[in-house]
Amino acid sequence: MGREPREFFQIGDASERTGLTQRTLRYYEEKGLLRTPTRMEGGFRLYSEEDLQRLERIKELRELLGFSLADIKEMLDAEEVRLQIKAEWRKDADAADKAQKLRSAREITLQQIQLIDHKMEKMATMRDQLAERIARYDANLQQYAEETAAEHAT
Amino acid sequence: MGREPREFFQIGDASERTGLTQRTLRYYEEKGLLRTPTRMEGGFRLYSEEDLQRLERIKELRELLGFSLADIKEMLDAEEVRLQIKAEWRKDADAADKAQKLRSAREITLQQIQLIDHKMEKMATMRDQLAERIARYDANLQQYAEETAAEHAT
DNA sequence: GCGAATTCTGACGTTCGCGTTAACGTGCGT
DNA sequence: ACGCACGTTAACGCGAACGTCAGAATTCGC
Repeated sequence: MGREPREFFQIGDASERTGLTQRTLRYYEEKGLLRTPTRMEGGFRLYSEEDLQRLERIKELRELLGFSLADIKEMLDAEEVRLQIKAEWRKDADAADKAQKLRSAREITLQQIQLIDHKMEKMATMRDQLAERIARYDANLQQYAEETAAEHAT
Repeated sequence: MGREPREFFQIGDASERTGLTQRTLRYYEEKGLLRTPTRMEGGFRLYSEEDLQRLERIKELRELLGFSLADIKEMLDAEEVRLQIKAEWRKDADAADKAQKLRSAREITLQQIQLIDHKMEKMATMRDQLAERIARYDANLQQYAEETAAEHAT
């Protein structure tokens, strides 16, 4: 058998790996951002690699892009659709229904892309403005330097 | 005299123009994000065009980039330094002090740029992932379409 | 100069995203 | 079988960023 890196992580390990607190992990679960992880007999949560990846994803969406947990949930749910359908690709029948779900998931994803594009545009112009500002700072500092040098020269 | 578009806006107008609520305007003022606007005799706030622009700026920094008001205040203050120094460029003396302020403002601005760059990178990779996902949705939908067509053909 | 519309200042309420504490149950090495 | 680290739920707390009255003052149109 291949040495699988490790299949289960208790909440402590999961917390350490993701940089999220245990409270946060439980909170995300409570909010439906994570499927309830499998538990061991006594009720201890066991996180899979997938769970950790999902958590990383959530973390980026929040910390980097500033989405609300509600937004993120919607996004992840849209994503879920694809996986679900993939899983039961062959066993189910109602193709029209699945196609409909797919279309709505696609729609949500598209909106996300557009939102990101919009943000990136704004960020780019803002970045330019900041760069200009730096240039002006430098010009001013340069002046100061010259003046100081002149004083020294007298 | 040139017809100046209009010099004063009461809080209602300002609110409408910026899309921020009156409460929010007062709150931002309270938090030091806006200099206290000039008031009319009775105490009614009068916002200038500049104020509105500043508000737009704040709005973007918050809604689009997800900065906290505290962060934004720091940024705007750094910006203020430049204007202040520009204003009293000739009348003051302590050049070393001004240069120091300039350097720190420059530093803050640089950090902002780096932060934006970092965010943009992440956003770009995320965007790519989403685009891939769209492609997969389309592929699946295509399959459905073909299957449906096949059924019709039978 | 009067009434309606607008604004003012508190002050308390709310939602989000967790932090923190309490009291109690589990897993595991020895 | 015991101790101890680790985990569990439940509940309250908290700072940020406003929302939402209440009650009084101000401005404006007519």
